[in-house]
Amino acid sequence: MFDPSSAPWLTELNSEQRAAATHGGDRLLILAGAGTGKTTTLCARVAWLLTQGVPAERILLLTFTRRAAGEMVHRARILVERSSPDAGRIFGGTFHSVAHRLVRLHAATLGLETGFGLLDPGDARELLDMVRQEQGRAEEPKRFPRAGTLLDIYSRTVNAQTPVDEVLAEFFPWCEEHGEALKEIFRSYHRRKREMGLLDFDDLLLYWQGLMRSDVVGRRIADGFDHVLVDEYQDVNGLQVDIVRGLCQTRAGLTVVGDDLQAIYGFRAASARHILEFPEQFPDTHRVTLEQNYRSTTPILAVANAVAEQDRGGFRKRLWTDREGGAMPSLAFPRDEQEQAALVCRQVLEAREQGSELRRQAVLFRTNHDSDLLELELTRRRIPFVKYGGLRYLEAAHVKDFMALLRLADNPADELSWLRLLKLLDGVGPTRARGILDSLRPSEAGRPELERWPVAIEKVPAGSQQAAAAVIGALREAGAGAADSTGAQVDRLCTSVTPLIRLHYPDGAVRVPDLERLVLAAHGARDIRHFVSELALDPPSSVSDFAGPPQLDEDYLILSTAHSAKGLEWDAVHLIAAYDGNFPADMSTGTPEGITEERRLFYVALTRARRSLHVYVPERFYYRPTVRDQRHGYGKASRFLTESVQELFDMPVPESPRPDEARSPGHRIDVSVDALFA
DNA sequence: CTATTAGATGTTTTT
DNA sequence: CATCTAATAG
Repeated sequence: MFDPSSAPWLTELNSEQRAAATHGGDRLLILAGAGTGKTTTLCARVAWLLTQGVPAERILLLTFTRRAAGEMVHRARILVERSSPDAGRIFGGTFHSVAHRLVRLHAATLGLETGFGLLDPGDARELLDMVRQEQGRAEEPKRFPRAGTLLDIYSRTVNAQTPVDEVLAEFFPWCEEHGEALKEIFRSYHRRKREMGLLDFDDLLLYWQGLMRSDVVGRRIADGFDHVLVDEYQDVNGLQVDIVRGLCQTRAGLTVVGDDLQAIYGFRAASARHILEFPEQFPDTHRVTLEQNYRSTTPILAVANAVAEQDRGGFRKRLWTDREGGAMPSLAFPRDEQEQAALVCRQVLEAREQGSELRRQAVLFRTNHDSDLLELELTRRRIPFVKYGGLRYLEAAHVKDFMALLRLADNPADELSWLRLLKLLDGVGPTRARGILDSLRPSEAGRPELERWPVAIEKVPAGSQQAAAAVIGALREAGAGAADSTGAQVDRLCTSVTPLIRLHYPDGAVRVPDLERLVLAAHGARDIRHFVSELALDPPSSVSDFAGPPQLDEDYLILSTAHSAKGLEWDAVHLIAAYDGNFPADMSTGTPEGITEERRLFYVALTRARRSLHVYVPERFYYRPTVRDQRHGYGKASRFLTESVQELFDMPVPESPRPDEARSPGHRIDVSVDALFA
């Protein structure tokens, strides 16, 4: 008989971790500070549950990011296989992907078509924009919120489970005057989604909640699990809490893990309130706090703790480590962003000389464009890098075009995709596209049907009819019989649309290889429906992500926003653009809660570092890098870098500019075109 | 009506 | 700089 007390995954834990992993009660709250072995503990708990006789498939593991889900399930599986080789699969994934699976499974019960499609946030924005235009709101003299803002409001309302009036008053006061119009838009938006057989991300959670609330289905789902574990509980929103509550309504045990100091998704209607109030909301909660940090050196933790202490409230935690020593973090004040970029490059390369691979180093920042200049500099110096959450494939117009086609193959009622596709045709703009779409409907209010194409084709300009027919042909073959493989269908669809892409974009030829990459990825998919919805739910987070796993021998620097860096760690962390107004972002400094959240984000960034931490405050930065107008501001250090915090840093004296390839003092080349225009 | 271009405008963070 | 609007040419 297997004796769990001797298992390495238990004996290697410290006493708090072990207490958490082997807690016998039904309600467990693990407050795990940054770097305290949260994942290890959670995986050990899964392994322990298995040794207690809980079948793997009756364990549900919920996370926020696909990356976390993957790592957790993978690590747990390794432990599982070691202790009970024939255990089944743990049920796990992000909230949204689990919702997706369940909602598909119970689509009929929910009054949805089994073939519903998914709207990614980009599509959702487009649809909202469409509705907004239909209601004639776009031309109002008074500034009416844009599509992106509409989606923010809508999403926040749904996720917080709060009436829209309250959401407007609290977070969008400048839109309050349009309250009634907004409600009308949101109602139409919801209706239109249904008509087209589409669900947006928020719907997935909403419908899961609906399932859990039903006496019959909800109970059956809940009965399917003996234990539910939720990671990053500080980032759940009201809707998710409601779902979790539903999952545990009958018998399932519940373990939640999180750190209120790292709650950074308030803008997505998440609130640390849920983890703080967990003990009251779930009676008989046992609480374990993990404070021993295994990640960072003492001087780094000193900075992190000092920043955390600027904030009162929440659960008291103070990270400590027995790893004494380590270099002081550095705080540099480069003259401008250019010098900042040069400095980062130099430090990164130096660290690599010392044996720290590029991939064990990361540059973190508050907003995506903070790394613009650095990216240029890295490219110039041929330092390879990968940016998380950077250029996203799925947002490139031509990729969206192709995705629209794939979605139509699965769901011809998807008007949004029709419009997008039709506008690719030469001579077809918004008006004609709508006309063509209308003639695809059997009746005024009906849904577009592929069979009616012979009628619709007459509205296509003569020059484009042939190209259009090819696309429709491919759609027919993919939709109707679907006897052949997914790969063959996608191939055909791609072939049919390639000429359109080539023609429609001035740089069309360059864009075609992107489509081929997509086709390649689709070959492995079960069917088009799965391929499209998985892709929406889990978009490739970087260019290389999509090209397949990077070569093992490839080395590259990581660039990431602080948000995307959550849960990750690197030997060296470079936090750039840490000036007030940027970090904290000006937009967030309006409310005390906004500032507090920025501080937690700052804390998240600091605590990613294992051995060395470098913070950069450029003294001069450009608001907008335009050629004509070099407006700049003079930056002050982030307000989180208070005097007492700064004392915990080493402050290198700025060097005088060094001549290098880019700068050669005393040697000036004048370029002039005056002679040409004399 | 569509396509193209010039000019204004405005911004976080992401499942 | 990217995205949206307005104006104009085809």
